Amino acid sequence: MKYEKDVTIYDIAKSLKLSAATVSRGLRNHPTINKHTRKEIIDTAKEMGYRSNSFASSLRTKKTNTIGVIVPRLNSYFVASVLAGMEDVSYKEGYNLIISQSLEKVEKEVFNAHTMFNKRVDGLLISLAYDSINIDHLIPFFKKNIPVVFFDRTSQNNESTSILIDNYKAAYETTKHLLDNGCTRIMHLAGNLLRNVYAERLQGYKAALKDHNIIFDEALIYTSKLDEEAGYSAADYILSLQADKRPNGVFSANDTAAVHCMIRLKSAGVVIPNDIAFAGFNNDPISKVIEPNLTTINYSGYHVGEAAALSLINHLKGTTNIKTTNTIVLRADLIIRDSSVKK
Amino acid sequence: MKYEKDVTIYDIAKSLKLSAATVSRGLRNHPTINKHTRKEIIDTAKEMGYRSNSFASSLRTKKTNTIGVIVPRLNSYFVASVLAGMEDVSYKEGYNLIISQSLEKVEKEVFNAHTMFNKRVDGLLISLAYDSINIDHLIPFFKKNIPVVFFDRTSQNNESTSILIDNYKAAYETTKHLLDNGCTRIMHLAGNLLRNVYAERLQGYKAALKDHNIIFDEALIYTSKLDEEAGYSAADYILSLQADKRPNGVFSANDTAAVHCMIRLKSAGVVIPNDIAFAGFNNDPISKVIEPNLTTINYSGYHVGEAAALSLINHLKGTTNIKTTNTIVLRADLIIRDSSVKK
DNA sequence: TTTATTTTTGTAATCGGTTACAAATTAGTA
DNA sequence: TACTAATTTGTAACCGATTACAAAAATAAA
Repeated sequence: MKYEKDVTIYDIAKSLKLSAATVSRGLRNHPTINKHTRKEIIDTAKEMGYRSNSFASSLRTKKTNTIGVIVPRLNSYFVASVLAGMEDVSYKEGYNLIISQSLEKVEKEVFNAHTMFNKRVDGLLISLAYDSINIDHLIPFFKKNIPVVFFDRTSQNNESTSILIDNYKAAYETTKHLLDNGCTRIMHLAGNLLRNVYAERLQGYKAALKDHNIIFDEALIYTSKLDEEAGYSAADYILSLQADKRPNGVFSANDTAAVHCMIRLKSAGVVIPNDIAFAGFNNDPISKVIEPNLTTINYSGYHVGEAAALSLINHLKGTTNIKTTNTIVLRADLIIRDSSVKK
Repeated sequence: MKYEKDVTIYDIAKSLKLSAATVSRGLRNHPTINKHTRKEIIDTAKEMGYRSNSFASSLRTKKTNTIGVIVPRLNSYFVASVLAGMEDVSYKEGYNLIISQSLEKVEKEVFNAHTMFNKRVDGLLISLAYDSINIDHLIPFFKKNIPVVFFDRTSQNNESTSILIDNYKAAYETTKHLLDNGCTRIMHLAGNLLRNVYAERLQGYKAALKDHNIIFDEALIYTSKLDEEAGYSAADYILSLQADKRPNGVFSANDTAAVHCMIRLKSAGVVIPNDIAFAGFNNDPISKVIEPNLTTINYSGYHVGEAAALSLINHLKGTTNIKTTNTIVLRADLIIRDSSVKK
């Protein structure tokens, strides 16, 4: 078991009879280095199998070229797409991602934020856990001027940029679409209203109702975690309602809840969309599998990830200032499928 | 904009009138430190808001407490679950993950492996890209004795551990199940046979046929990328076959292809399972949404991730030796749903 | 040729922990 | 009390790259 010793700039320096400082500069294309010398340095470096020691460098420069990412959970299609977008951008720009999940729990989010802080990430990308009430755990970042970019599940504050879609508008349009298609009693499957995304979707829903002169009915709001189980429970709730109290349309804040609600209702004999029309949110792969296919809001996780990473990196490189760019709103489109068009 | 200077062990040392060495030892529970002194050190560290500088530490110890992960793509449910499992274990053990995706391309996989190597990860977790032919790009790791653990898409070699399921057995059982349910001509939707997982599934399929005295028919093997598009194409292929050449059962190497193939066939009037029975692989969320629900192999990505990370970390901590533990086989179960039970 | 400039390279300190080895302190024993 | 052994703490070098400042070399101007 032979460990070949790592090649350092000193080895290169010795081999070229130069000083380590010159080698260091040469490798980084420092302007004061003679181009001929630089070429020699780079060539020998390659030849000797040199690889830069990022710790030595980070220790000295206090830059890590690492971005921390905290997501609610890794195993969701949307989050996976977001990460894919972030990864693409980051690698191109020479940054690495350290990824962690809060599992929707505040405590883990706090813990992860601490870890990221201690690992001295250059910046942080975060989507808040289901029930994070405040962002006190990010104060150390703000204090040290480490940029933080929120995406999707954001938090209003002046210290950082947020990447999101116009949830209000998307929800408004979706609700309007249901109304235009003959729905008169629309139930809304809502998420935790602490989270901007869910609060805004609810607002958009309410606004659309109001504009169509429909009185908002608290009994038609079903708040949950929006997971499979919640979808089933929502269906049970609907089935438990008296016939005249039942909704004839459902707008769910995500596809998972919508789809599983549909499944349960269908097995109970409810006909979709004629008895109850459905619309979801996210354009998850399952929305194209359920029958009838689910009308939903298409909202590219990949682009969210790209935008978030890009925004952070631009700030790190000094191109833009994070405090002036407060919010970036991405496009989201209503995709109309069979689940919402009554025949 | 005030940057408070970071607290170092020297600051703590000065404040306690001790040497930095003692502080360093105290913080790491070194045995030669007096418990009373240790307590004082830890208390003042907390009080002063000390956070250890991992670069200084890594520079000296040549350990990074970071594990590199390379996956084919981030945006799949299976991969996301694997990462969730890895993340859980790693964080508990004090390791961070650096995650990257090869996007199924060899070149990016090679590039990512280089980056990981340069970032000096303590170990590497990798699932190979769709068409990686060899693992030459991992040679630097082997040479430097940096442990590598393969998961799912593995590669046979003596240098590293592999985490997988018994694909052969799972495929055998699935095929047998279809045969037992009256299928006589079973088509197999295969993936790239360079990848162990797909090659073994094909072998299991073949073996089951043989044991049931059914002659293997090359025309019933449809090799593809197993994505949505491939599912549709497979359906088109089936529909293009003469009635007597059509399969009455399909065993797909993943759920995505199976489900989309089903969708297209259904819209062409094919009745599932009576005309054609279906079985997939992975237990993706869509398998529970498609109608009829898809029979599939349940195979916990989470556990794969856990096992892979644990195996690597145990090796790093010296608990086990990666060269002796060559393969870890995880449980996989056939879940029988309506898509395969003819009535 | 001499002096002033501009280019290019070198010196040495620094970043913050870690650790081999030495020194000092305390405990144990005769 | 004197001396040996065990605990505890300190000294100083080191990990490898970066950079302020100094010095040397090359070029231009007088």
